[in-house]
Amino acid sequence: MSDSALDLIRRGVADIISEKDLKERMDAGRPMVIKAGFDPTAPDLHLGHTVLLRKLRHFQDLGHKVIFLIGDATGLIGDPSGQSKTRKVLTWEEVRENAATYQQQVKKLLLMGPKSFEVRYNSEWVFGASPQMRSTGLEVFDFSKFVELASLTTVARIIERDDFSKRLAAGKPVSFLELFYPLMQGYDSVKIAEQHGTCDVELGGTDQTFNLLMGRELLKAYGHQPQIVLTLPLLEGTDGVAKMSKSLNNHIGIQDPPNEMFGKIMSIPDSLIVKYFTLLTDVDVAWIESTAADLSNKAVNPRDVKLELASVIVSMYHTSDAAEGAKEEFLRVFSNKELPTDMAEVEIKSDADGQVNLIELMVCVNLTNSKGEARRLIRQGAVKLNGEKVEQPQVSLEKALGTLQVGPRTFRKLIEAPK
RNA sequence: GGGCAGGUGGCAGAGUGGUCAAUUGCAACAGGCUGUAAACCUGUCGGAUUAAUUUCCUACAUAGGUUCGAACCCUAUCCUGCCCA
Repeated sequence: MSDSALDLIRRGVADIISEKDLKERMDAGRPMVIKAGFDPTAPDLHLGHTVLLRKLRHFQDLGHKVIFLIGDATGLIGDPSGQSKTRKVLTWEEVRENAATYQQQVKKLLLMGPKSFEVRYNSEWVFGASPQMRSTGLEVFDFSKFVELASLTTVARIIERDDFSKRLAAGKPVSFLELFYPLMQGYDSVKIAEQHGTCDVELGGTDQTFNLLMGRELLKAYGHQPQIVLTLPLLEGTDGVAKMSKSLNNHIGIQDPPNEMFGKIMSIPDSLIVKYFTLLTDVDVAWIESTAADLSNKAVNPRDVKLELASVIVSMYHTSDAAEGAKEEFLRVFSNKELPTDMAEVEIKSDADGQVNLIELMVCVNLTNSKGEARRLIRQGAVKLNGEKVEQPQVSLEKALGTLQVGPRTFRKLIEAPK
């Protein structure tokens, strides 16, 4: 196997345990089985997810097969731990539906042919959950399996994991299911090895290291070759601090429209530019390195590098034309403070006095969540009508027609409703 | 099974009968400065309502109770942590 293949795999990874193993298996020349686990919840894929997905794609490009493992067993039970108490218990049908949504989105990143891709659900071997599995009565994770698995490790080993020990030290709850979770995840690797003959590599974020290593140990314990563990850095979101996630609202969705995606990428802190290039694009490593040097020497304007980054990424999920358009639009609206070319239109009509109430209008078209918020925004000077700050919520219809701006980046075109 | 301490707004965490829509920090939002970066400064941050921080409603685990009045007191229930067994 050429070094370039190994270089491709190595790009952007946090750790490989062990690289020597990996090289040997790659050199053996047979297609490897690559495992990666995913939540069964409804996905809305963002760039954070793509770090892992892109790495899977690298393996696919080298001829290996990805097992896309949906960890729905806990979703079907409902996780009793404190944090996710409110999480709703999924049905098998919902799980299937979410998986289909996954595939729809993942198509943009992964090869979907049967030689390169296969979806599995761990509920298959944990519960015999699928109707098919139930009817064949194939296997259920019964008590004897639990005993076997639970005897393979010790409490001390499990709670040495960083986030468990921290939570225990802080007096926070850790549910038994959570403790058992690493074993279940490792057991998934065992089942994959049983069904596919081997489980060569498992990928995950660095926060998954412990679980992934457990899989390595369990494979050994069950008489299989241990999996290679490959971890990827966690990608910070647009705030530059926290891991990208939808609930923190710092995410950039791969389904975001071009302009929005472009703008969000421009809003990341400068410190993330190089990381984004490395983990999210195929841009040549040598170029990234020299640009990184230019950035630290202040030889280039970070904004220009970011424009390039945004263009590259938008091109990946849309088209290069769309990226070019988004860039022009960005420069027009935010650098030159001009109006966007394309604004959502809102039809308005006046009340009996020929007036339009902007507060009601904003709430009505979901620009704000409440009238109080709308009032506040007006008071703070965040609302502009045709470039003029709005002082009074009551405006005559003629004055209201035109461009309504709320905050720095929300525009609406107000037009008169047909009578 | 026994004892103790707790459950407060997105999070952390004050408050322990009226002056509490609830100190403060973080997050978020807006304005200023900018490169829709960071940092910084200012303001906002449950809902409705008002000329007004005006009035009203909802909220401090859940359900009842005491009281003119409860996040705060009592009872029951659920949940969490610690110690003992």
